[in-house]
Amino acid sequence: MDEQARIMQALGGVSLAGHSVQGGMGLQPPHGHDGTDDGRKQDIGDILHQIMTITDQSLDEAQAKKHGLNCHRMKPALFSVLCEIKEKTGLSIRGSQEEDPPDPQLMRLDNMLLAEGVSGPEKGGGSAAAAAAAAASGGASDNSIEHSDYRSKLTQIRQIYHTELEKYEQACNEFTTHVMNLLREQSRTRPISPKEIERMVGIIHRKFSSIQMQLKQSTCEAVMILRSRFLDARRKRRNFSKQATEILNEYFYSHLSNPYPSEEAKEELAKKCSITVSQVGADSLSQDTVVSNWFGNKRIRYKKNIGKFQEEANLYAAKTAVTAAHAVAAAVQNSQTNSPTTPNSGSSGSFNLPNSGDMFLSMQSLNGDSYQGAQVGVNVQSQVDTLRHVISQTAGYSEALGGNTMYSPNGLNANGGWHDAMTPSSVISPTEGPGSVHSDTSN
DNA sequence: ATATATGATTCGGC
DNA sequence: GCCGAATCATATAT
Repeated sequence: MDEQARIMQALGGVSLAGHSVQGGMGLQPPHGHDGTDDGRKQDIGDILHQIMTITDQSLDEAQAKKHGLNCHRMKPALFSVLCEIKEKTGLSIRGSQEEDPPDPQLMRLDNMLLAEGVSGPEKGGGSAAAAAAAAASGGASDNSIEHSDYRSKLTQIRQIYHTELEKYEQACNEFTTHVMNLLREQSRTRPISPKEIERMVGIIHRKFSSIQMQLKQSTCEAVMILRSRFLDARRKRRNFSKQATEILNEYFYSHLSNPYPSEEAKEELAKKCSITVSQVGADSLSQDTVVSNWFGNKRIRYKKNIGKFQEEANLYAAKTAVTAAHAVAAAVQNSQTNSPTTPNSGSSGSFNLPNSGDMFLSMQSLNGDSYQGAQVGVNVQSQVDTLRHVISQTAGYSEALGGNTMYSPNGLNANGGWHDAMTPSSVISPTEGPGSVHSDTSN
């Protein structure tokens, strides 16, 4: 019941005509300025007395009076007169109350609540970003601890919001029916048009919706605070697991000529990584995106400082060489067997490949022999990439005299871009001379 | 405490 | 929409 009292207070402006003081609270105007203190005290005493009288009047008494009035034989006539007067004086008080225009601020709030999954369907899966990402990739990648924490907090907010909203709704309905009943009852003693009732209901609803807006606003605030608290956490970088980087690196170095995984490849990589890691990357990011990020970073960083990645490249090249490229690896073992693994003689970054021409000539012939020429698929290309590393590793230390020919994996041209990998023939075509092979990589 | 590595984001170009 | 480049911000190594 005190709920209603609160509401009444909120509805301050609404005066329920007719219910106003029955006893006629004839407040005497204060005695101007001449009033002494005694006079004022007298006034106050009067007022108090009147108030007491009013409050002393029992409801029954009032009811009885009203009943008496209703039964008065003159009542119908008087009532009709009242109606007439009212009609004349101005029922046209306002037709101007046009349908309330959608408050832009309210709309903004609504949108935000909807976007955050607060006001949406019950099964809102966390933040909009996460939901979108999950919907886009079809993968439920959001299962980090922080994220679930965030979600539980959000759920809490949502629950509070909904219960409050419901409470307000109910209170609004209750109050509306109460007022309508009151007005209906009063319409027996005084003329009240349905329009007036409608108007009253409108006023009530407006008041309540303003209360609702406050609720929405505070909910939004709560969400914002929650967000700002957790967004940082969400943005926090977390390194991938070793296995994940291993897988990604493997792919990268075995596709060095064209390290641009297709959509399917990305998906597969993501799956592979996520199987072992349970999540490829930070929350609320689709796995594809994470893989793409990784490759983007890898490409640019590899290109920026190839030397720095040489060791890694060799490592993965060797790794894939023994696992993936057995057939070719066997063939190349000739060149590998008699050479200890002591790559990069000194120079930090660049691979000194003195006899690079010879090196790749042998490579080419090898390649050509095995696969007959120009129609080499990408998978083969990957093996070639791998082998090149192995070979260059073995050949790298054999007396540096050819200047600083940076070892540039076939795909990477002088301009620093990976050229089209679907035409590897230009690189490994046996019909081409050895010189042309590396003409674009040596600067 | 500093340096480096690394994942993510932003921005301009295509 | 993807890519490269620059940059941010943090994780990790020194």
